[in-house]
Amino acid sequence: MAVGVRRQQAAQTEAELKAAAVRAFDRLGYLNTKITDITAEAGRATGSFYTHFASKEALLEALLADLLTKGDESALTEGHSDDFRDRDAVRFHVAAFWTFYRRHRTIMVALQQASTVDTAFARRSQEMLEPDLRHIADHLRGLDLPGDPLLVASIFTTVISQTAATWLAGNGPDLGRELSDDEAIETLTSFIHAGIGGAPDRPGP
Amino acid sequence: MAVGVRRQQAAQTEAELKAAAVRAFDRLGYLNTKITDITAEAGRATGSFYTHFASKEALLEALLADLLTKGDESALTEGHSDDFRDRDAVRFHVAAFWTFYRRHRTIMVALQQASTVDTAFARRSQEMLEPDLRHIADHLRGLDLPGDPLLVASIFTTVISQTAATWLAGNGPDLGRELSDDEAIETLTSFIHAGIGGAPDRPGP
DNA sequence: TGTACATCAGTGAACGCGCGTTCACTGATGTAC
DNA sequence: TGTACATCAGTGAACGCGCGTTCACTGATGTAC
Repeated sequence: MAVGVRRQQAAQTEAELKAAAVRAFDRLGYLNTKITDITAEAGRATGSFYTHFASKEALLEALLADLLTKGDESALTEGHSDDFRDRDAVRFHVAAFWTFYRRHRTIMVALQQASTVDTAFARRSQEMLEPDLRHIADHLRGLDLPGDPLLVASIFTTVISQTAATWLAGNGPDLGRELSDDEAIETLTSFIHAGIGGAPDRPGP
Repeated sequence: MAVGVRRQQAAQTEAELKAAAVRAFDRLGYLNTKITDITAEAGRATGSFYTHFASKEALLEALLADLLTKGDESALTEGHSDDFRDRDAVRFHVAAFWTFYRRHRTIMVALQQASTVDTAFARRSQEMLEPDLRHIADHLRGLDLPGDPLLVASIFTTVISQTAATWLAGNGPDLGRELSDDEAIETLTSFIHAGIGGAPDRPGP
C-alpha cells in the first residue's frame, strides 16, 4: 500500500484552500469573501470546500489554530526582561507584537471582522487574549501606574494592536512619507513607556 | 391649506425609522440588521423604508449627518486650553471624546462596522476625521514628543476611541467591579499626558 | 364652501438575485482474496 | 501479481432560503375651479 497518497493529496488540497482563503481575505476582506471566491482562487470546484471545512468561520478558526500552533512567536515571553520600568523591556514587547501583526495581518484583520459580526467569535477571541493581558498586568504592578493594572494593560495592548491595524492596512493619515517599522516601534515604545509611568528620568523625592 | 400635514407626517415617519434603526443596530449590530428588522421595530411596512432611504448605508449616513449637524459637541474645541503640556487640557479632550462616544455609542460602532465592509465608507470616515487629527497634531508641536506629531496624534485618538469602544461595549477584561467614566477618563488622561511627553515633573537641564 | 381630480406617503405581497449547501456522479486510490 | 469490489476526494449543476427591492394598490391630503 502506498503511504496514504489519498490522505496526502487531501491534506495538500486543504492547505491550498487555506492559502487561497488568505489571499481572498486579503483582496476582498473576510466578510466580503464568498465560499466560491475561495474555491475559485484555489482553482477547485465549489463543493470541494465542504470536504474540508464546515463553514467560512470554521476555516478561519483553523487558520487561527495554525497560527497558535506554529506559535514560535510565543517566544514573546522568553529571553527578555519583564520589568517595564526598563524601556528595553517595553520595546521588546512592542516589537514582538508589531512583527507578529505584520506577519499575520490578514488573519488578524479577519478575526476582528468576524468578531464584529459573530458574538461567539468575539467572546472566544477575548478569552484567548485575557491570559496575556493578566500576564502583562502582573508585570505592571511594580510601577507608578496611572490606574488599575488591568485597565492599563488593556490600554497597553489596545494601542499597539490598533496602531498596527491602522497603519499596516494603509488607513493612517498621510505623513507625506513611508512609516517604517522601526519608527512606529520606537514611537509606540516611548509613548507607552512614559504612559505607564516607567520614565527613568523622573526626579527622586 | 393645512401647513403641510403630509410633510410633517412623513418627517415624523422618517424620524421614527431612524430611531428604530438605532435600536435595531444596538440589539443586533449594524451588519446583522436587515431592512425588515428596522421597519418591524418601527411598526411599519417593509416598503415604507424606501420612501425615505435608498439603502441601509444611506440611513447610516443620515444618522451621521444628524450627529454632525447637532454638533453642539464641536464645543470640543472651545472654551478650554489647547496646551497639552497642561494636564487639564488633555483631560478636557479625553472627557469630551469619552462623553461623545458614550452618547453616540451605537452610531459610532455602526460606523466602524460599515467601514470594515465598505471601502468607500472607510475612506469617507477617515477624511472626516483627518482635520481633527491635524488640529491635534498642531497643538502637539510644542511638546517633547516621542515621534512624528501626526503619528502621535493618531495614537492619541486611537487609544481613546478604542478604549471607549472596548469598555462601553462591555468587551473589556473583568475588573471585578464597574469601570466608572471618571476612572476611565482619569487613567486615559494620565497615560496620554505622560505618553506625549507633557509630564510637568520632568527634571530641568 | 363644495366638488372633482391629482399627488403622495404608506402598504404588503411578489419577484428575483446571490450565495450557501447538497448530492448524484466520476475516477483514482485502497483493500480483499 | 491480478482481479473484483469498496472507499473517498473532488466535481459542478441544481436546489432553496434569505433578503433587498419593486410595484400595483389604498386612502388621506393637497390643489383647481
